[in-house]
Amino acid sequence: MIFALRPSERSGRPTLWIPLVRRIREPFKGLWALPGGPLTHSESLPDAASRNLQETTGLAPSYLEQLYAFGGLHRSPTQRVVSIVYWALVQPTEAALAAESENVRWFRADRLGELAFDHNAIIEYALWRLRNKMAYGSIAYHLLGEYFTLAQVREVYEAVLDRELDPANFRRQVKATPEIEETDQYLQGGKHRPPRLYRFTGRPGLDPDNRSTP
Amino acid sequence: MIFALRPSERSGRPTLWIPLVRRIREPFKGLWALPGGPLTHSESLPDAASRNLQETTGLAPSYLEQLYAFGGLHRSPTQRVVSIVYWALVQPTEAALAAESENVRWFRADRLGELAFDHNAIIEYALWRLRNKMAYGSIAYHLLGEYFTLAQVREVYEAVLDRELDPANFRRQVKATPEIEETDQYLQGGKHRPPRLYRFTGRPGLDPDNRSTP
DNA sequence: ATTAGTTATAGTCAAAATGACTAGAACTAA
DNA sequence: TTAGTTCTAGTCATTTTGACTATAACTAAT
Repeated sequence: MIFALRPSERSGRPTLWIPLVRRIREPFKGLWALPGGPLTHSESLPDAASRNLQETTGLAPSYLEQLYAFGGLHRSPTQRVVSIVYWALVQPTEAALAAESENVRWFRADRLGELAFDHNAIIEYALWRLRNKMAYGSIAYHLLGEYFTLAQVREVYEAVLDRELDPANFRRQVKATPEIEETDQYLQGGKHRPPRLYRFTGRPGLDPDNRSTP
Repeated sequence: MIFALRPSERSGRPTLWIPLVRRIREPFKGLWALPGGPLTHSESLPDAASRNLQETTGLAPSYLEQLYAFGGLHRSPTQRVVSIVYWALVQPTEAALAAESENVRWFRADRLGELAFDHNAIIEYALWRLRNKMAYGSIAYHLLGEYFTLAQVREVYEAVLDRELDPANFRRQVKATPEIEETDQYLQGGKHRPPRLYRFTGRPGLDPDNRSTP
């Protein structure tokens, strides 16, 4: 389950996109589905998630966290399947060079059709978690590059939370978080006053996962 | 992973307790461990968690939520094990009639020795999640019975967060949450002014799990 | 060169939430 | 009757939040 920012087709503003893969076998042959694959005996859960992500889409996550273990009895019509789902955020530079093909394509997170298995529900839950985490923790920065303007951060929040935020108040809040560091660089090339660039100095999170894999 | 409130041995105030089972085989024979067991083909994840809980301790959870899937390579010295851990809250009435025995015993959550496998780390994470959930959501009530006083709620918070809270301010906050309903009953039998009884009217949570199992 | 247009940024002010505290109400036990 | 205890309502200063105003700094058009 991968999230990335891409400019909207119409407005050009950043919106949330998700890469999906086409099912080439039954069940649900032809439908779009989340990328995934089996867990081997010699890899940890996050390693397996990263590997599957890499193999199917060529993407490398800047943030990876366990979402949930789905184990309902009828998730697949043919057999019992338990899926330990991870969700990842990737930076725009990464997302841009992701390999799209006949069977791998990006979709807007809010405009998905019917997917295979229970993947619609999984994505819904992942979106809920993403919004939740953004409201509290400092996670939005993993969707951006190393340097960013405060307006870009605000656009991320606006895209994910789907509502407009007051620029002045938002900037006040972000500047109050200690993990945001002011640089002395400015983003040039706009059609107006150049905004200052900032960077994020915090570390990902407090998952049990996020301890070095020995 | 089960949490329940029991009166502290010394102060008599409610504290967090956890039931553990003794390992009767290798590996870690003789050490205490979290209750658990295999997942069968015909039960969902929460059903399996409930069943294992019932079989090992005789407890029925008033709240059950998925904690995390642990899948490190070296969790067990003998084989690769992936554990999808659930955590439960049980009410004091339930907890009182739990079957203690030679191989099942309650421990204070903050005074555990060395446990089998990675169970110390799992419990640490569960405690972190419990504290987190309590700070935001309305979960403390599942550790109490149907009727409770505001002082009892405060004691739960104090036990879990491990710090004292101002009674007056705490009461103001709790009374502001819409899920708390005032009854016209009072708790009699204390040595002082009898406190009013309240009840919790909210529903558990927003887990993907918490949808009816068909 | 000047002006209009746009975004960046700082600051003000009222409303709401929080933390520390006071005081009376309502019971039990001596 | 009084002392001791907790319950409960309320005050007040501080902090946080939301709505808003105003100036700064740039580009593009005239």
